[in-house]
Amino acid sequence: MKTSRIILHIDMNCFFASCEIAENPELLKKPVVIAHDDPFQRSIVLTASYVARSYGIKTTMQVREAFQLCKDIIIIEPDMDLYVSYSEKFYQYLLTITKKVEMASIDEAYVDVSDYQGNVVALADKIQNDLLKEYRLPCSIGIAPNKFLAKMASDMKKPLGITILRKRELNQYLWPLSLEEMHGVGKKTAPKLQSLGLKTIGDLANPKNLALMKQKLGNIYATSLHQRANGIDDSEVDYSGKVEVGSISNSHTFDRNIYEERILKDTLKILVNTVANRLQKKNLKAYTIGLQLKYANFRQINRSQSLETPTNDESDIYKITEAILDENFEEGLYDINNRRDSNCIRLIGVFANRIVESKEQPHQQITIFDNLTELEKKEELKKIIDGVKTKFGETTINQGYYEYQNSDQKTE
DNA sequence: TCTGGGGTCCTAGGACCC
DNA sequence: TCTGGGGTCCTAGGACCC
Repeated sequence: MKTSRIILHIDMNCFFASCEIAENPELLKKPVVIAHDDPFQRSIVLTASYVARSYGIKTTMQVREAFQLCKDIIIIEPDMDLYVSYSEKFYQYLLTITKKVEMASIDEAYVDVSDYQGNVVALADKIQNDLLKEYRLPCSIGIAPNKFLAKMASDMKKPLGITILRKRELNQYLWPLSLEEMHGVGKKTAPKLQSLGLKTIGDLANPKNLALMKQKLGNIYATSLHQRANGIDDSEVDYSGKVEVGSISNSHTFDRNIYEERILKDTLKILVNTVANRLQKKNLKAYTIGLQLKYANFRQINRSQSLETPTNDESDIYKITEAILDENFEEGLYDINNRRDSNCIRLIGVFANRIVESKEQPHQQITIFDNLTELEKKEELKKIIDGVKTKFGETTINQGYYEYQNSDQKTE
């Protein structure tokens, strides 16, 4: 016996920008862009406010490009602590409505209101108004019989929309949409499906296409897309409240490609410091520690090591990741005439996987360095790349760099 | 216009064991 | 002597999401 459910998906509109505007209401009418400050202009738009969007500015667009669309944009450095605190307020508010709340990410939640006695649309309206009045946070809400449809519905009207998606209306509202708009179809899968002549979500729902889809995507993935396109999704709203962390990582993309080992190691120390900090603060330890490298040619590798006993110790993590770096990077192996250098590093990252709660009581950890705040971390990273003495080492930039840069420019 | 940072989940292959 | 097959752990990588 299956009773039908009613699920809300609540999606904060341009959340990072909305938090900044909530803190600073005079930004309301201004084109706000959240992005990292980066003198070499590799940075991209993380979130744009609706005013900024009216100029055509979009998430993942380069900041440089955003400037061309609107020279008055206000760039704000992301403040994750602030966004986490607003996310927590959002969650606490929803708990006053019902306990059946699942935070799906920092800025979206699923709420199971199947048991609600009353008008669900009026409830959604109240939630939307309360969040706007109490916290100045705009949101869009989707109402549907399952999580997938609720998610698709909340996407249909932004900002401040409330959309009901009923199963019998799929042909009208869901199926005409381009398959690229389907949650779960990304920029790799979309072209594959299109190469089969499929264009819309309706095409994915059509049983005639399922065999083809299976050939292209594999049985499991194809079936799940087909089912959801038909409005079938039995996954439950997980309101256990457990936030089990699976992994913690920290990475840095350099503002130029790096072939100097010293710079890589100094940066590595800062990243390790951050990861160890985050683990210790949450009283967690990891069984797997790894290093991520992205070379100048965009080849990416992840190498990791599993431990018999989990750790959150800074010097342990450094030793492991340093060894991996040594195996996968050799200083001096760069070709001055080749921009697509396979031994120049664009990004370096540290990750901790298979995380468990630490059995020990939190205590003062022995750290190689003092724990850095986010701001200090940024400053240290800047110094490293500038070849200035830092807490983490003394970086020297040798002549080769300038030769490399010069040849770099000539290639264009 | 050369493409961030933090996550999740899934898969495939090799090692190892029985 | 001519070599099966299942289960599980580990590692690496791909795809997706916000």
